[in-house]
Amino acid sequence: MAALSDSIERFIKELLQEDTRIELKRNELAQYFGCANSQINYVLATRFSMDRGYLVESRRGGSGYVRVIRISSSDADLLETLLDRVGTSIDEESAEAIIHRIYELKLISLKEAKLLVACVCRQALNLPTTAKDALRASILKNALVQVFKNLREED
Amino acid sequence: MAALSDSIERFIKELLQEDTRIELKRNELAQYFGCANSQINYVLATRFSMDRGYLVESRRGGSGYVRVIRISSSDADLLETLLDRVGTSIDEESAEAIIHRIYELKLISLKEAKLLVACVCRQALNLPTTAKDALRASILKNALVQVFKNLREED
DNA sequence: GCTATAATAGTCAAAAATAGTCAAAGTTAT
DNA sequence: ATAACTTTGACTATTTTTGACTATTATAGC
Repeated sequence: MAALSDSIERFIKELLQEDTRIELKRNELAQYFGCANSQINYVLATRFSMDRGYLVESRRGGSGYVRVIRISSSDADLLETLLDRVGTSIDEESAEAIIHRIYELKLISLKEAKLLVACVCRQALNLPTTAKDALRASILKNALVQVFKNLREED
Repeated sequence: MAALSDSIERFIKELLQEDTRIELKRNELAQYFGCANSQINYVLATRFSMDRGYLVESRRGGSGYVRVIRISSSDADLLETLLDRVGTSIDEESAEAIIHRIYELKLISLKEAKLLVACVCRQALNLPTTAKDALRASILKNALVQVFKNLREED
């Protein structure tokens, strides 16, 4: 059942546990997993996006590489960054990426993450798309502030 | 007499005796029973509905799945009551009362309660009042279902 | 110093692998 | 006979995987 993408994601995250930045050879990795090279790009794009808290740099050509960097920052900075990122309108995918990110940072539990997703998902916000995105932004920002307030709360 | 649907129902319930949540591949199951794929959806809709004490989640695409969650009949009753109470429109105060109630019943943690309140509060839903109440209802119902899906999920 | 070549990586659209919806056709119970 | 329930199939939606083509860079030969 372990989808290929999931395995590759796990593999990379494993490496990122030790270090905040790692370097890969795209083709080696693809060969290791027996898949198309571009599969690696797919995984990087969907699971290591900026919204999820990662930066990817790369270089082509002889001795090229792909570098994945796990972003770390203080809580205070993070809240500001996230609120900025959300802005006045945000689509479902990006919102989920942000929620996923604060989950990975252990600022919220898995259950909390799922609740938040349920509160900002398409289905819950039953309006025309534009209004939906604006409302999602408003709800998510409100929730993010609460997440950070909750940090100092025992539970 | 509805032999096929009954068999599929029995099969799934068999699996659910061991665990409170199971995962299926819709197409595999359909193949196993030699029926149309959509037959599985029919069984899920008619025999594993919320009022019968089941919740269903799924995902499409490569490595997609259908997950069936069994909840206790008292929980199922409670969920139904709460969803009814929310209806198609609900004001802030009533929403908070419901969230408070499930907190007192220990279905959610204090942090989760606060997050939910943040998601349905007046400030988060900046729309005209009527629309606000309708939307609050939609969000809250979605969140309530998720609360019950989360039950017995480790965290 | 150029240039050609090999060694990388990126892009994008098509195909594959799932699942959902809905209405029509078929069955069964009243 | 009719209403209710079941089964099927055609069409849609979503996510992952692949492959053909493009872009960039280091290095080896000249």
